Amino acid sequence: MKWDALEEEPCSLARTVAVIGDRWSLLILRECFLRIRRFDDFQASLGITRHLLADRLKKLVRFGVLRKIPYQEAPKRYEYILTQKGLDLYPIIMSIVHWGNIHMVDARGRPLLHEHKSCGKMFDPVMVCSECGEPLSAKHVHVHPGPGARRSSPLHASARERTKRNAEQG
Amino acid sequence: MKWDALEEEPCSLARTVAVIGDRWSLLILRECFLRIRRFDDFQASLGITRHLLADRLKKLVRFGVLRKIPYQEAPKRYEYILTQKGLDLYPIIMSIVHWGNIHMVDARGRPLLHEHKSCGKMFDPVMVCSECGEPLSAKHVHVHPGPGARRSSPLHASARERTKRNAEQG
DNA sequence: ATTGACAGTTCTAAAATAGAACTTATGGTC
DNA sequence: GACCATAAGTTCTATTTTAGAACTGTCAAT
Repeated sequence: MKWDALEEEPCSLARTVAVIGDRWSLLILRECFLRIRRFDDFQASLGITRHLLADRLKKLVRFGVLRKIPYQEAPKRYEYILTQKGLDLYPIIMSIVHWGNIHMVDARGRPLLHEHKSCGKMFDPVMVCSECGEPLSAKHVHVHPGPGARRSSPLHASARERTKRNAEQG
Repeated sequence: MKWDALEEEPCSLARTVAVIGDRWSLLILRECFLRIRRFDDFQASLGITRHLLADRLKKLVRFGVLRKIPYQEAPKRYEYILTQKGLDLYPIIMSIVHWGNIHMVDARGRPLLHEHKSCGKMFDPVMVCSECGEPLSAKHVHVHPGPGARRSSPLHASARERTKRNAEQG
């Protein structure tokens, strides 16, 4: 599979993965949410090679997740800030952090705690249903093909059925 | 950076990224949540090479996200099912899908719709504060070092400050 | 004129991935 | 009994990506 192909997939997960589905992009975004904005600061805090950093920043700008804003003339310098599209990645980042907090911390405990300024308390993120407000779990969710589904999509027919069908069709 | 090093980072995001932060792992997990369980089914529905699929499944089993369950003897065959740790990835998967639904769909619309069986409605996932129940946004959250924070962590001091400090220390 | 900050680009070596063929074990068919 | 299919991998070579380090260009301050 070529990675450009991912963007074209009729699957919202695949298309998002095309944008953020590599290790460095997610780490760069972590830094963005921690208010890092400049090339050398990303490089110093992540230890990423300058080559890859330039590449990933370019990709995130191309996808509209980051915007390049000049912060000085002569010599012209830019910083990278999150667009609204980028800020909207916050639930992804937080759910990743939360899973790590629950399943990957060592004996010392969590590296970071999160305070909700609105209510003043330390919190964990909880994913709920937009309609009834109840917490979500996989087994209470049923998927339906939407308007953008492809016919006979791998997402709606099991691979086993498809394999069989393909065999029948020659 | 070696990828094993990510698991050791005092950062819940980095440690989670070590488990699921590559494109194929996320796509494999999508299939798991769509009830795919067997090697050839994963391979057929994703188009991943068998080599990589074997590698990724092994990794996900090693991290306790999937479990290998025998479904027949002679010849011995296994299927891969999500553990509780794996099921707990659901909010990550859903937030990724939701971001794609909002920012990456083409004119045809969403490939998938989600129905909440508990309330019977089509829904979107919403991330809320565990304490007050309000929807979360990055700007209303403040981070604090937790017990597992490293001293002078890159997560709590800006890269700029660290660069300066390192320079001072020689 | 030299040094340092900043934001990259360029280079080679090492690692990961793609793509296809091969292996092992078993059951069913001609 | 030879042949084919199913299933879950493994092995092989070629291509692509990443790591690591050095280099470039612009300007300010010493």
